[in-house]
Amino acid sequence: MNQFNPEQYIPQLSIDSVIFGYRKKQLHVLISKMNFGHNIYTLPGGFISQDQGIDEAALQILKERTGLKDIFLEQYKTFGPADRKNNPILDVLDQDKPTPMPDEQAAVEWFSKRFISIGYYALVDINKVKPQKTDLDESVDWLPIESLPSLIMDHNQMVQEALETLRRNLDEKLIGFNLLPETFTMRELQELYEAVYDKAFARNNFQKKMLSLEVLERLEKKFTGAANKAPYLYRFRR
Amino acid sequence: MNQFNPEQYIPQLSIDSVIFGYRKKQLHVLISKMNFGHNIYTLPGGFISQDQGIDEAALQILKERTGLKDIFLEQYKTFGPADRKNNPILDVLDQDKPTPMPDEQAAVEWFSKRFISIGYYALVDINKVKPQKTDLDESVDWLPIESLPSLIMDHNQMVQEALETLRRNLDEKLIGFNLLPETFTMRELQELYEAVYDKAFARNNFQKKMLSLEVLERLEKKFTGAANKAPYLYRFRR
DNA sequence: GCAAAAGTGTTCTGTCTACACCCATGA
DNA sequence: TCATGGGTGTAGACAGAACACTTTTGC
Repeated sequence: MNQFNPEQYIPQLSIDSVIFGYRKKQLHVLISKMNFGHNIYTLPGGFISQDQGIDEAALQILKERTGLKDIFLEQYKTFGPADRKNNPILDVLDQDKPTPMPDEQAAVEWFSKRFISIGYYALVDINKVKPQKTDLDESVDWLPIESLPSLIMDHNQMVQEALETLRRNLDEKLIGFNLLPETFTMRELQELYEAVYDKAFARNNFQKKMLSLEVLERLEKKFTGAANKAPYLYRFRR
Repeated sequence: MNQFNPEQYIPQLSIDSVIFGYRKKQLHVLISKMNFGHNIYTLPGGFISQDQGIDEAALQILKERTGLKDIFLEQYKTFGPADRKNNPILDVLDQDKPTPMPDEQAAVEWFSKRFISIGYYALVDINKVKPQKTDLDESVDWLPIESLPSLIMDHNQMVQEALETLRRNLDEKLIGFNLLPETFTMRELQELYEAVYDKAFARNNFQKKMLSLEVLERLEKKFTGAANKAPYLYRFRR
């Protein structure tokens, strides 16, 4: 990891990403537990190199934690109240215990400032992601959005607003497919929609609506071994 | 104006506002011509005090230029490609001519950095605004959005994306009334919509749709002196 | 009375919803 | 043959578009 200084990174500005995955009929969010021996949970985030565009920086942060390169990623809002500070991290740095920071003095100076954060959200196929740690992470895990722990600063609010943005855009921009594997059944697609909107849809009408969009390609049937009609598999038509 | 330094303001971060007004059936945008003797046009912008939230800072910038306090103001996107620099301003500063900058050296250092800008857009009743200059403005004027000059950096693109956001939100959030005076006729409201979307609407259907929203209060008739039926005046029901 | 603009009503159409029915599958 | 879940059809409700008609105003 590079040093925290204004030659390397833009000061007082960070990027935090709400990375959505979908598993077991539940939306999940990738959460980092920080490597400080205290229960500090944060969104995957990072800083912006002086020679990087913000989209580029967000993409790099994502790649560091997920290993993925081609993913849906979109800026949704910038957060910057006057008192937005990293107090929990500062508290830890103040305690003179060893931390994973290479230059403690520079780190204290860096994190003692008030920060503005550009919020991004990403949609990934959870099966393709092996969460990867950086130097500052104790662990990085998928947690169900319904039962997130208390996150640092305003990160819980950032998740909430990212979810609202996702709901607004899921239909409009047909981005839901980014959360599913390559092929899926109509039921799986519907369950994803129900997880995002947290409400049920009528099965027959949902099917009609999805098919009328003409973005799905119907593949062969999927024989599950269950005692019922085998559903078709579908693929998103690029 | 305060000095340009990181104690006072957050470095490398600015706010630029697309302030929409409506006049003569055309959308207008408030544009500043900078006080440098060169034709440098910009959006009204400014920096973020260390002790100000970003919404607060945007509101203050708006108040400086328009004199208004209670206005519709919303963040819409943050712009930050790697090469986003204030080259035209730097060129002027390089020429050793007198400029309105209090501390030329500090200004050069400040503006030579790459900047990230948080974009806000605002809707105001154009009749209530007396555009006000700051130290750096030669003039501040309402220009029709259809015929803007070439603006500094990516400000033309910022206007375009603000307009797209306005179009998405005009109906959804019923914010159009912020562009009109207290009372207005149905025709005036329709002409506003037509200016924003740059397309015509059917008169009768438009009326029905607006009335069905149940946000308009019908007042007395407005006798214009013209040889036709007098239209009703309406007011937005808060 | 006439032209111009405002206000309202009617029909048609496409979309969304609710209900109903049939089909394939494995036990 | 039966239960289970998948796929499709149809009728009613509703909103938007297109067309037509009436009313008000000043000349």
